[in-house]
Amino acid sequence: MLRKRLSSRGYRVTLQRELIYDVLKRNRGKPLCPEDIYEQARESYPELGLTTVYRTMELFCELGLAQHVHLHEEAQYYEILLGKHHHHLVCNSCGTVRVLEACLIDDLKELVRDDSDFLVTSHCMSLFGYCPDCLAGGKA
Amino acid sequence: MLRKRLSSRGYRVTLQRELIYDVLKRNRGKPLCPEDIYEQARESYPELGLTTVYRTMELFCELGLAQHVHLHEEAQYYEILLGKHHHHLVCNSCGTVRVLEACLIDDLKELVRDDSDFLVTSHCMSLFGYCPDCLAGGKA
DNA sequence: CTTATTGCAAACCATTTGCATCCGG
DNA sequence: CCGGATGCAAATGGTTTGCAATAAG
Repeated sequence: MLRKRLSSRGYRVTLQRELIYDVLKRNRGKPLCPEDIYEQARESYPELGLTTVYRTMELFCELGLAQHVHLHEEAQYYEILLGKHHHHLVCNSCGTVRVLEACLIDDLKELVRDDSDFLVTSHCMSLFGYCPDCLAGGKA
Repeated sequence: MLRKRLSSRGYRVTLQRELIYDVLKRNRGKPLCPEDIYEQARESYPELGLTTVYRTMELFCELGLAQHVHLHEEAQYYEILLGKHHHHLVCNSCGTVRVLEACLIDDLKELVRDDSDFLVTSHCMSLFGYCPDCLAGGKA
């Protein structure tokens, strides 16, 4: 998978790229930050540089080998909160943001037919709350 | 709204807070970054400090007056991309991330009953793609 | 051999912090 | 008046860049 994807696009197969890919593979379903990847990979190859992790992950995303994940509610953009919750349609080309009045969670049905003029090519989403263990332990 | 929310929690009503709230109100549905807010607010009050914008927005979010918005596909976390698209359940308490196999867009129905052990208290989502204007202009 | 890739150090830049001043209640 | 709020400057920390050394093909 990795070697094929790299060579077919003219990129070289390096030890670092294989190591980083292994780390990702070992962590299926568990999002990692560059620092996490760096530390895990250094266990078997201490000479690895953090810069390489950044560059490699950018490449992997470009090659469709990895994806960005939104994990925290933090984000550098804000807007006023009035009325009901909504989502956003962000244009990759001009950056224009359109409000999608339907809220997926509150109102699933509406979304399917909503705003069909907008061509959705990708999306991201995270749900925040409390896992069963924390609920049981009263930590919520 | 603003004055009530502030005073009832013991926070002071200041010129800066009112100005920043006005900027947000004027930009309903249009996410702004701290810099954007800063510049708009300075048009009527040039003495404003950027630090105040950061502190005020944090406060507004805490008071439920504003919300964070995920706008870019960039994020500091990565994971390997294998199989079908999925979302994440992030625990506010312990930080544990659980995979939500259902993809909202591909598979809306499944989501409703999915993972009911997890108490969802909030969520965020953005859809990326191209707006009608860009599609028409061939910019996509 | 040739040049893409790497690792280091320095640069960058958005955000946060320390602190003296200011002003809302 | 008193303590919360502000604004400036400096610190911070994650990410990027420049560049010489290295290694893939």
